[in-house]
Amino acid sequence: MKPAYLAQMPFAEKQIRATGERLTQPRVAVLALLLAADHAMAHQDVATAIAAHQPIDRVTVYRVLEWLVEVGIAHRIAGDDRIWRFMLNHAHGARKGDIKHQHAHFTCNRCGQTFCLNDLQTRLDFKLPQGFRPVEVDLKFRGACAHCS
Amino acid sequence: MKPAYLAQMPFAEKQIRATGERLTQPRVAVLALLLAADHAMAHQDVATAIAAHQPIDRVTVYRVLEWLVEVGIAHRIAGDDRIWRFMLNHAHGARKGDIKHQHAHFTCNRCGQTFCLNDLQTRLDFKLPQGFRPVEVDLKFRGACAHCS
DNA sequence: CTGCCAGATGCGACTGAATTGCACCTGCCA
DNA sequence: TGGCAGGTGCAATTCAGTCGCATCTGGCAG
Repeated sequence: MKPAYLAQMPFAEKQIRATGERLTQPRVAVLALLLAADHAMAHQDVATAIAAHQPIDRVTVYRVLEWLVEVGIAHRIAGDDRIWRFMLNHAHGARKGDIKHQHAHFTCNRCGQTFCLNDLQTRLDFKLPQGFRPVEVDLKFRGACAHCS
Repeated sequence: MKPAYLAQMPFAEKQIRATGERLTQPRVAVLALLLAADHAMAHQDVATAIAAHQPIDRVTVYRVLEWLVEVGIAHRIAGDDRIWRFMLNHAHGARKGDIKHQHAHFTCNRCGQTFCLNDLQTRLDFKLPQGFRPVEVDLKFRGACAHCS
């Protein structure tokens, strides 16, 4: 059976070319995989999924993921299990250097998957103690996801 | 020079007795230290601070911290550096089994310390996608803290 | 089309937080 | 005060993530 992410390869290629950086096999594979995912993926998920189809080094996966974050294609999420998970940024969002950036994630206590809530309608009303100046806000929900509830 | 946390020992003892569990040296020391702290402490901060005054094993510190979380005295915060930090719960708050629990933390990008914003006046207005049922909400700010700004 | 080389990859060794197994010790109750 | 459940100390282990370095390659210059 062919992994679903292979279909995303052309799109991945295009997006990598758009950055003006080098187009390499590992980068295409990792990005294609993320494009096909509907939830955040840990480094190992990525490595395993790709390794099933083509040989790839653990360290390269780390570096590609880091690179994707650097060029603004993806972002990393700190999980409760102290593992980084990665997810693509939404098209509209989050250029590097944004003064105020807001994330919202949902981690399912049942299946353990983490989802990005990009289209979340949130209004935060908060008053921080004197002197605290926030630059970034993360909102994290835990509970039961749509598939598990 | 005497560490400031020693003054907290009697209070720590009292609080531990209140749990009905065993009163031991390591537990008193760790809890006293957290009582004296105004910010979240990593395992190593705790171990180092106590070791300066009395011998204590790293692993014991891990276990005591975990125990404090278990009995509801403290809670753990996942840092961006994949290190757990620990902080006492506020008196009013957060018994185990609460249906809805909300945390708010502030991590300073300059000094790296994490503070608990217990008295944060927040109003969250959010609409999650169909089927997502949150049980817990974490709010995490990054920026400059009161001491660094 | 070809050679070049900055930058990317692969591999092995390493780091450091956290966990586990096990022997020994100690609160605390009978 | 004796016993023992539960806590502590120590050594070894796990595992995500990082580093150094040799090799390879995408893509530009010539």
